[in-house]
Amino acid sequence: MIARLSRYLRGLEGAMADGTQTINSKLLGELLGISDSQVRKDFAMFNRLGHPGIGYRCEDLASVIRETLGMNRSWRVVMVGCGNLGQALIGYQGFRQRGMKIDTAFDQDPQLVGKKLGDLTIDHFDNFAAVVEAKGIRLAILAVPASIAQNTAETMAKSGILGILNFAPVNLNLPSSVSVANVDLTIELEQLVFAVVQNRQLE
Amino acid sequence: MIARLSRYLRGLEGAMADGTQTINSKLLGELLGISDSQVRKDFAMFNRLGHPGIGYRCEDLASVIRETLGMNRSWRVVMVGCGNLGQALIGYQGFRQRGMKIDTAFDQDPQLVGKKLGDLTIDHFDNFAAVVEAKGIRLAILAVPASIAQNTAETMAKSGILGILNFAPVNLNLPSSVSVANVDLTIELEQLVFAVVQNRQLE
DNA sequence: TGCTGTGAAAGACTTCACAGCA
DNA sequence: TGCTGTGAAGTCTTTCACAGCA
Repeated sequence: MIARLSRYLRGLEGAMADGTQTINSKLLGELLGISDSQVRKDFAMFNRLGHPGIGYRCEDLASVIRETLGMNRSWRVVMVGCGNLGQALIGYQGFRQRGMKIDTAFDQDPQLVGKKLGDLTIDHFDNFAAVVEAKGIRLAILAVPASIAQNTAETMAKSGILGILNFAPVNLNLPSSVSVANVDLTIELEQLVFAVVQNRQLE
Repeated sequence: MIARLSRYLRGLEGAMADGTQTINSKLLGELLGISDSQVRKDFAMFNRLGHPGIGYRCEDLASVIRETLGMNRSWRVVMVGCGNLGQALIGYQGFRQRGMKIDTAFDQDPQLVGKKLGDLTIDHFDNFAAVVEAKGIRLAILAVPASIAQNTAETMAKSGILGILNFAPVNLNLPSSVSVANVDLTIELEQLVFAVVQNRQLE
């Protein structure tokens, strides 16, 4: 359900960019491909935000969703692992646009340490604890090989990281004080293959 | 539910690499952080694959999961959009390891067309239909800016693409014959922020 | 004995349908 | 009239608990 909040926000921002000031549950539902009653049920948590006969004021709705998600402030993030994927994510504009600033990047490969990526210079992972603690950073993106992901994540957790966006295809085992969100690209592709195969069998 | 099948496969492959030959529902559940009864219910679709008192033969289980997902053959994929993210995905080893070969890459930016990325050379998107139809390719990864994603996807659908792994932060509207799997990195990060904020409030 | 497979119970999520406000 | 907010119904998912096979 919380997963949809982000999507509403994305839809809303699109509509607002086109000059929309007010939106109703039917429209917003169509934007995300879900039912209007679902939208209204979701927004029941924001008590009585909607206006009968009119809908929701986009500004108000966006603002209350941002607050719920914790996105009403900007978050600094560190990148751990600067291979192919890590470097691309550092360059990815989407994060910056949503108030997520990649503050520092780490790797343990001496070949990479010192390399400049935009306005960032890759630091050695040995300095991780010191830097993260000094800066009070709570979020990290983990893009290291699967084989070292668990170990790396444990070190990160010990340095005060509270949230890890994990791109390594392993299930991280960490204290419950650390939240993990997994992005496994091969899983997504497999889901897609399954959907395609199913879809064709209907023909 | 199908989403878990990929994860079982990942867990199984890990266990098999360590020499495990047989596994039970409890162990497999722990590997993915779910209950044993959930595992058994999921595997009910493979009628009577398990051996009471013993568990499941890893080889058999992996093989039947692969077949269900449609991963018992290799799939060729094309990349559309070779910016930062697209280039990183082309270099990403994970796809190749799971039988997904990126066959061709397209972009419409003349600056990028002709550029070599590993053993691939970026082709102009104008050639998309011709190449894809000639090769009979069914899967594509879409990593173009949000503003042109819908249009690009429509062109792709017309050329016979049946599955799109979409990295653009928009909800694609396509004929039901085309399956779409969305990966929105900013949504994942927002979910993570929400989880972190919640988690801290419990303290 | 140690496990699977599975009905039945519980729980979570979604849709329906409509009273009521602007 | 055109919309929201929300109980009630319906559906889909997960867990429980245990019979039965190796």
